[in-house]
Amino acid sequence: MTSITEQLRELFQAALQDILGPSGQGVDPLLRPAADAKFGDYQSNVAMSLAKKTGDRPRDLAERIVQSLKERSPAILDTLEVAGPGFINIRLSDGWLADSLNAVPAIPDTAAADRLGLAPARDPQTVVVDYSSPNVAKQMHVGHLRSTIIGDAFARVLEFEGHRVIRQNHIGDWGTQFGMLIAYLKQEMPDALDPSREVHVADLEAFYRQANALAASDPEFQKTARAEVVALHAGEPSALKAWQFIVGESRRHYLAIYQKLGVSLTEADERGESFYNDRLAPLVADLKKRFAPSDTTKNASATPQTPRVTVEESDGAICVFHCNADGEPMFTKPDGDPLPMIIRKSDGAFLYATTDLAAMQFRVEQLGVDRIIYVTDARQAQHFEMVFAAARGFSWTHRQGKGEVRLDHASFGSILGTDRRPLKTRTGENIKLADLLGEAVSRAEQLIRTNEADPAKRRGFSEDEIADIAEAVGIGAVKYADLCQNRQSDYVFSWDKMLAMEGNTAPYLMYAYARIRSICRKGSGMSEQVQEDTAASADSQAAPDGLDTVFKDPAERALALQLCRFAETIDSVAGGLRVNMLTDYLYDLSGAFMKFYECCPVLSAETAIRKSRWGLCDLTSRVLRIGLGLLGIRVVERM
RNA sequence: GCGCCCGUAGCUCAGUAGGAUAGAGCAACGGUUUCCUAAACCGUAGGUCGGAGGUUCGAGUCCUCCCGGGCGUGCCA
Repeated sequence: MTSITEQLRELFQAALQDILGPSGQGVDPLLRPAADAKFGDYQSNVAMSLAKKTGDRPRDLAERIVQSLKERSPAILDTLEVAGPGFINIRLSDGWLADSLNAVPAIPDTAAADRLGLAPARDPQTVVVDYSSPNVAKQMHVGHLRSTIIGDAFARVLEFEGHRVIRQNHIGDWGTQFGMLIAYLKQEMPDALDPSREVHVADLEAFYRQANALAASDPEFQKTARAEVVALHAGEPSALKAWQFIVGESRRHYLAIYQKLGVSLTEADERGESFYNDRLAPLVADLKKRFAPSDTTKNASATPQTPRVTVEESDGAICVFHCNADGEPMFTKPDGDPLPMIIRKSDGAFLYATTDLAAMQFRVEQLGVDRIIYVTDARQAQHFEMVFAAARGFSWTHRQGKGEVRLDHASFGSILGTDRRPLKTRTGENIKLADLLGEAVSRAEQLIRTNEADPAKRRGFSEDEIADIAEAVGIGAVKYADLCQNRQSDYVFSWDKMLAMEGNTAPYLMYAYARIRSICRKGSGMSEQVQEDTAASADSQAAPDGLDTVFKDPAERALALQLCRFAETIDSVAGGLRVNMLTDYLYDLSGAFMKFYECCPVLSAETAIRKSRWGLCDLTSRVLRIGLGLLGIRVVERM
């Protein structure tokens, strides 16, 4: 399968160069799916925008483009029409559509089949996706959900495209709060560190609260806590051991959540704040030396857009100040003064900005990345603007002959309750992810049991099947509800909506999949007969894999077209980090399938038609399974 | 105050570098099971895209102002 828009783009670009000569090079043909199916399959809006520049009449220009395209008579095109003010309406040829489907590798060819025959990215990149980032000694809560789900989908999609993806789980495993926790554990419950005693993250969380309370009332304890921080920094064995215990417990907790959630992060992807600890002091010292205020123009790779940065002490803190090319501060305080990014506090401690810089330097220099994607909530937008501006100002992102390292902050909105306030428990606490996922699964289970109790709907699932389906549906529903939103907007969390069978939800798509699979199963009983029939007829006509698509009903062609759009959808998702384009695609695909399902009987059709329709069913189910898989959502064969 | 984001049907949301009559789902109303999973499908109705100007062949989308909401705004992450 190859991207339709990509192929059309090449054709149009060749035509544009025919007409315009060299100036036609690099002109975007402005290809879109047709606004309305009655216009065709795709449209190009290039004539109208181009005519403005060249002074031609848009329709004349469109006609010349059409003429040039027709002279090439490519297999992909059926008809071309100029319409309205200068739209070029494109209808793809049935033969090309059928051939495209026939060329998709069949299931036995596993590696290629799992990619549906998509070509890997022409320019594979090394991409860090930084996501999830739970805090050690705390349970994961709803605040970690979006980063974890969205980041995982990015990682899967980019990997699918053929990029080298390095997942980075930047866990919060370092900081002054551990001094308190270590001191508390040692002092109040030394046996907690005994390996034979069962201590879970929930306990650590409680200890931490108690430690906080103790610190507030007991100056002596504060001192001990600070001493533990120093001891930990120095690598003192008992402090280090306590810290490792805490991190280990936390790791067990978050890995269990990932397992439940179906997230692809592993222990190997963990690169927490502690990893960068030793790099912070040298980094700050080096930056302070190299970007002292008197020395601001030494960035040899600077372009007019490159921020100019200085690193200097201010009120005892070491700060990065950013200016644009005009010397204006890029960030300002309420009073209009420049707002710096502090990288070392006046007490000598480092901050998350310092760690983020150290991590970026590591990724650029050690991991050799082409792109870094930070998946965090929108409230950190200014923080990342500052970090990115600093990195560019330091010239870290500039590479000789390889272009800039691309930095993306893939921000997202908050999860809101139905009251439109950030989602909390009734008592105002963050909802634990373990509880939320448990509720999702048990709600899904209830739905299944309700159906099983109804003789008309009963499928006769075993207890194991019910558990498996409930898990897939419940978790899938939570993930899909998140991914189908436009990332940047806040979204309202609603169990009823995400678990609904109607509309753009995981259960709906999973149900569509199960229905199609049911046909496939029934059809496979006939496949031997089909093969015999095929062999008996003119077998040279059949595609090598046995699929030979024919379009008898418009619904078959519409389904085929939608299937072929999978490739361009993946490109859009990866390019713009917009996963909701994939959910929309899958929902539209289900819609196209349902229209087909209603008017095109599969199993009762005559042999050639049955074979073709069976192939459409098979391919649709595969696209659904693989598409949902890219979102981290598992399908079930029956539900 | 300044910066960023948002305001689209009663509700929840799409709307891909400005393109043809603004799309879904829910809720409402009406229809479809001798037929491959009805947890389904089809249809009807519902909108001055927060308001006002502007840019142009063409604006939900770009610019300016205003109204309403969210977030951020020097030693938390």
